[in-house]
Amino acid sequence: MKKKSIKDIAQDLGLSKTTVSFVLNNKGDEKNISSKTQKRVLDYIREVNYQPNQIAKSLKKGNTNTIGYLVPDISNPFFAKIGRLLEDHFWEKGYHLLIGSTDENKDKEEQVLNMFVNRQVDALIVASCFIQGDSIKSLLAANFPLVFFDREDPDVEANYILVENKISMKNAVEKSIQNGARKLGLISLTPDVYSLKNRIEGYKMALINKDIGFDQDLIRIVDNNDLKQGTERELRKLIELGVDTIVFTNNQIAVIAIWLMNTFYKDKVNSIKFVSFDNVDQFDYSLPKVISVAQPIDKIAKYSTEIIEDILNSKKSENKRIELTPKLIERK
Amino acid sequence: MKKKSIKDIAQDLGLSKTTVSFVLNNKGDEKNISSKTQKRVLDYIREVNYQPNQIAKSLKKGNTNTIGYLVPDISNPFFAKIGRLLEDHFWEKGYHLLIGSTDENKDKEEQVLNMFVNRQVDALIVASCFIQGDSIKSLLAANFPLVFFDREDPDVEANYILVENKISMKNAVEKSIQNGARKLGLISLTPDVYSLKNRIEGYKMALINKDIGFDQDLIRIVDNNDLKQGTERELRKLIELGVDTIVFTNNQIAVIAIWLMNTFYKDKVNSIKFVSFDNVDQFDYSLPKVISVAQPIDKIAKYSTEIIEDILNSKKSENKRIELTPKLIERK
DNA sequence: GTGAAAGCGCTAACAG
DNA sequence: CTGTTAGCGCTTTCAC
Repeated sequence: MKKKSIKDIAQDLGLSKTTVSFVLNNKGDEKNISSKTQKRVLDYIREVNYQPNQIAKSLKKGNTNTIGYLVPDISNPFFAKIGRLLEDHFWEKGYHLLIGSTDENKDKEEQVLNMFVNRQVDALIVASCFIQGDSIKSLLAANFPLVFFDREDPDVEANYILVENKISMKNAVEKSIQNGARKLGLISLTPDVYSLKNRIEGYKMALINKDIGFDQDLIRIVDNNDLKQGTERELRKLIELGVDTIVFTNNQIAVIAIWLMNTFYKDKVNSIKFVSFDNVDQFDYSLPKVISVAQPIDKIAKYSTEIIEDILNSKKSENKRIELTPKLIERK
Repeated sequence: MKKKSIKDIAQDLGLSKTTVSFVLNNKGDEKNISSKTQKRVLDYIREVNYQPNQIAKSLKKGNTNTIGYLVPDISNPFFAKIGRLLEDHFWEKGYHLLIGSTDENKDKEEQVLNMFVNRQVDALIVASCFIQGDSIKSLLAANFPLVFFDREDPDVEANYILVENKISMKNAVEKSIQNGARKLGLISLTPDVYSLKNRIEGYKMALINKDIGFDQDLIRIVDNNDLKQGTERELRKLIELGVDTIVFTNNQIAVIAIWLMNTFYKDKVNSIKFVSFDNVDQFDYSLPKVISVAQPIDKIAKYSTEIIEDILNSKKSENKRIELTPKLIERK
């Protein structure tokens, strides 16, 4: 049994496509379709299990009820959880999520964005590695519904959902100093994103503030394409240099480092402390102990949804920049 | 500057839509379009940054290059990681992932499936909670490209990517008995899915096999809607009953239990051992020690992709049932 | 109350 | 070598 279209329904029932379409879109009353006809249509579509072709509808109406969700890696718990919350929020409103991971690769990001545009997504929620990219520029120029989160480029006017990177990192590091830290190293992904830059700034501020002073040699950078080995190398380096605390600018590296510590430096898991931006469940019961900065995932999702919906509903579009306060989590 | 369509391009260049379309689809040579014309078109589309409307194309061609990925929860690392691998595999082939989470809810599952069908996805990859559902039945009846993973219903003929649930659980439990376990409890989600049933079977088999015998009272079930509290309650119960080992049928509950142990039963994290189906990174360095059954995530993704591609390319469709062998991971 | 017809942007058979 | 045209399934204006 082939799939029925509106045309088929109309023919089978001896009606016109128009009438059927009106009924299907709950415009029966408004258009004065007799309730008898309406019932006939409704009963029939149930009987044959009619499924409207969303593609045709999209082509006609010019919207797809689809939101593109662009992130470095959908399997990173931070992005996965936000994705799930977005999915839930948008589900209510009839929007669905198309996903794309970029691995922080600018070319891939361009391609994914193009793909989203070609597919006529209605809006984009983006943790971009390259906000200055061509695609993004033209989207912004065209006033396309778009919100960035987790990443910022101060040179680019847009909607941003961010957290207070600098101050929270500063607080976290100061807390660890209060707890006794004296020689603090840092490991970060290449900070070509402002969030990471600011987190590193926060670390420096804390050290200066607490009269420890920072040593450029204790700031170690790991390349994105070399995560595992890079982290291993830099971790070893810091341990050799005799740090008592290691600060991480995001969960990814911290998680790898915890694994490394438990695998290769078992003797040091109690003497070395960690500080990490982002929070993951396992910090609660793993060693080394970690002071973490938990981003308010639910709020990030909530505000993203709200901004997008506002734009979609009313076309108003002064850009918003929302900066959320993360939660400092200390573990005994 | 409004978005250009093929029609605009054709007009601007004084050509017909056909010619432009042919060039755009690399059929220029095949259709004997002069290389001069081809170059004109190519140059022009670059200049105006033409983006083809994928929706229109989809409507015409009847395929959307979209794959629906239906899982209980996209933020569960198991499903997130597989999702990421699928995304990568399909990216190469020009397919993209539309996601839907069901929370193991039958109604939600039906709705998501309908959504996927309305949107004309070309294929589905599904970890379903209810393979006997109406939507799935009619998809299967219509020979829709579809592969199930992680879940099975032996009464339903279809493509399945599974793992050896029973035997691997048996092996894992026997291993823990070899290591000294004598009183083993089990906590599971409601086993209305065959995989879970089989995992529980494997647990029973091991106990019988090793002359321990199983006690129905040590098998505790947690409802999906009550994960946290349910797990807490059942964990407490088992501890009261004096088990030395707790077996979990999936990662979700095991992860919660690890957290609970470290929070409320710190004194017991060394005396009690865990066995868990699924593997997550944190098992490597958390207490209690866990013997885990690691599903071959990469193979699950690979075979899913292959089956789908085979169907999409050649329309052949004898159903496949692939049963993969998980890896037993023991931790000292 | 209901229907005819145009058109969303694209493809592809067919015509020249 | 290039253009005309029909049509994918749907919405919606206008007409009866």
